[in-house]
Amino acid sequence: MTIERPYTEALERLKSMGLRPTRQRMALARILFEAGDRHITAEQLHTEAQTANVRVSLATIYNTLHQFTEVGLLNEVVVEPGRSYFDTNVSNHYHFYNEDSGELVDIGEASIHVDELPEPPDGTDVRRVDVIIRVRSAV
Amino acid sequence: MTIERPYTEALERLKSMGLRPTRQRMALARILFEAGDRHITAEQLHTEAQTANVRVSLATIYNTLHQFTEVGLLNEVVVEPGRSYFDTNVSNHYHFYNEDSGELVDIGEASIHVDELPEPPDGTDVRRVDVIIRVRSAV
DNA sequence: TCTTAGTTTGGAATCATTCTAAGCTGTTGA
DNA sequence: TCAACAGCTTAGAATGATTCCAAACTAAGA
Repeated sequence: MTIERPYTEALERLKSMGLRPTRQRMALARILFEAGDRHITAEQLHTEAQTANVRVSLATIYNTLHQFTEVGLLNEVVVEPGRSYFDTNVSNHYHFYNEDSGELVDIGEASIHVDELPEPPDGTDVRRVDVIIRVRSAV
Repeated sequence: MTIERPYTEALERLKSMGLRPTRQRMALARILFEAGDRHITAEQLHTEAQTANVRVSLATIYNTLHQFTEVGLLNEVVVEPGRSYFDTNVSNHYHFYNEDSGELVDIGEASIHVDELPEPPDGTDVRRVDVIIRVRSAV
């Protein structure tokens, strides 16, 4: 199972996609996948890396996040213009987004049903279905 | 019905929200609501305004789009970091987004079902449910 | 008409992200 | 083991959308 050894799994996945397991990518994979499911921004990851004494440039953070997303290790969740999260949970699931706090919370696939998906426009294939339930702190 | 006179309706709505019907807001409302349902970016609206010989600054375009969104005349659809559309169709509906072309297409409420919405986190109210089906041009 | 609170504006500022060109490093094959 | 090169990383500049700012303008009521 993927869940058992997410970090080792990540390395395997990198290699099989022809991505070299460099010091930076290994360190970032460790930060991203060793703590279970999480939602993180590029800026946050950069800060965490520095805290962990891993020297990585912001450019590399962005490169890595996008490469990981391409090979299916991460999911990008866009919630606001100029604010996107990377989700280490790549299973089929949805999100609550709190517009006041910026907090993003997973919704298990089981607790929501999206039925009768319409046919995509001609000449296109469905890549993903995003469901974001936008909430605000109650008054 | 709203649909019959969207422009007049918009003016009424503005007034009732305490927003003055200024030259700029009226002109932008006309551009936005007289052509039926549409998806438009700030930049596009600015260009259209200029083409129509309406002198409006970009700052005002942004102010106006956000004010209109707040009073419920527009819906903001965030599809990519740094790219958001404003939708003049504020009825309950969803979207196809073509990641290759940037095209956004409406999906009528009738042709998709989102059931069994889970309870929102404590202390929050649901504001909106966004469903974006991301597609790519088939190979 | 006068007053003033609400609006608009150009331009500067901001912010996340991407680009660039140069230097570094895994990996492969001899 | 090591040379050679494709792939990586990097600092800093560039970009692009959006927001901010302080000054000038204007709608609306007295």
